[in-house]
Amino acid sequence: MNLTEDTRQRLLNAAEELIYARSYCDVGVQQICDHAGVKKGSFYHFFPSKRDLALAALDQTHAFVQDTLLDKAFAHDLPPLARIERFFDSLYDFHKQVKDSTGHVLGCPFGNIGCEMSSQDEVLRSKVDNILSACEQPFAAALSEATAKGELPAIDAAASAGALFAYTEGIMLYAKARNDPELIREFGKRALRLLIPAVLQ
Amino acid sequence: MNLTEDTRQRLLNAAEELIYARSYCDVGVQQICDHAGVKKGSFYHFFPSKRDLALAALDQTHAFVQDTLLDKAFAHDLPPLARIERFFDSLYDFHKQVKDSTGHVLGCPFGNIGCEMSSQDEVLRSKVDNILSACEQPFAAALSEATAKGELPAIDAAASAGALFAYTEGIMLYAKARNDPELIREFGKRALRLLIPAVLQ
DNA sequence: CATTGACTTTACCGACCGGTCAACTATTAT
DNA sequence: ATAATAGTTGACCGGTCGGTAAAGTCAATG
Repeated sequence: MNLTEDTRQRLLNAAEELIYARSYCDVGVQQICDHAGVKKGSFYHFFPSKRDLALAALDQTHAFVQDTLLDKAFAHDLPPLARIERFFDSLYDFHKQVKDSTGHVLGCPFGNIGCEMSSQDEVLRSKVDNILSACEQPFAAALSEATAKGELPAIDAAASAGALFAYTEGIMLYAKARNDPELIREFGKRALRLLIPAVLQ
Repeated sequence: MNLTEDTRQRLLNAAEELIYARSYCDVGVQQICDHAGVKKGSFYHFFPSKRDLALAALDQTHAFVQDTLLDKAFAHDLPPLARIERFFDSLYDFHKQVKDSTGHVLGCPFGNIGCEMSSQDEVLRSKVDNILSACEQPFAAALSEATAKGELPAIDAAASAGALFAYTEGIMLYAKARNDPELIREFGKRALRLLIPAVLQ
């Protein structure tokens, strides 16, 4: 069971890395296998299709993001709105590091696949949709807490969290299209503005 | 020169439509040719490569967006901030219609390619980058005018326009991943909130 | 020691990829 | 009328696509 888990895990890691660096349909099964040091026949022992591998890789990436980004940024050692600011700081750090090591801003691993595949594969679309919803939750929780603590007026926390995270996706897309991680820092500072009432009604 | 222009134009239209509905690398040259009723040998008489076709198709889409969306939404028959609201109304109408006719929300034709190709093709990335910058301009102009007319306090119009358009891209990505155009309407209402000072500093 | 079942390996499938090429036809200019 | 040019066509290139099938390896179990 140990070498087996290793083979499966290497495929997962290779898919995660290659698909994030390029795109779902640009990365072939053969390339994933080569990168993982696995023969293609073995690949289909562990995953029934390329799509199933991608689904599993998305889950793995989601777990990674939850652990290393969301849980840390939204830890309760800071007041709620400050956690959101910390999130954007960490998001910038991550993309800055990716840019430094690969030469490219790679954007959001979920948004990328959502953009590329949502109109072609309902299963992948739905997976991305669910992951994005899950990523919204810490924002919604922080906003509810901010209202409870008087940091914010009463707002629709769920809707505001959605807008906030949509904005976050837009920032990552923009940073990727400009290949400039600094945009994440600059635009991140404006995120909290989304929370207060509009100029017009 | 007339049938020639027609062949070239049909290729351009087919590429625009197919790539928007699917993705750059999922659509092959052969499929574009079939859709346009053109033989592949002819394709390479008009375009040196698939990438060059995509670049020309992006220009054509940009011209279309400018004419049918931006110029109309930002016409001067409304006060500046109301133009921005009209932009989101029109953006919703467009994506609602696309959803009704294709069954899918297809997102932003520029953001889609930016997401998919920015890390793989510097020329395509740069083209998308330039188009996004151009799309920001009417926002920046409206914001400057809003400040001049006292609708807004003095703000950094260029930076605010960037944030506003990044938010717009995020909304379209979200709507695509959820396959729900209503998100564009709901989140669009919050766009102007990005313009006023933050709760925290 | 034989059997089982998980895993690996190799060869292969038809289809398609982006792109090339030379032959062919139609149009235009001289 | 002819030569040059623009545009079209279909066959072809090597390579890769996602996926399959069967034989082979190996450790654990009876």
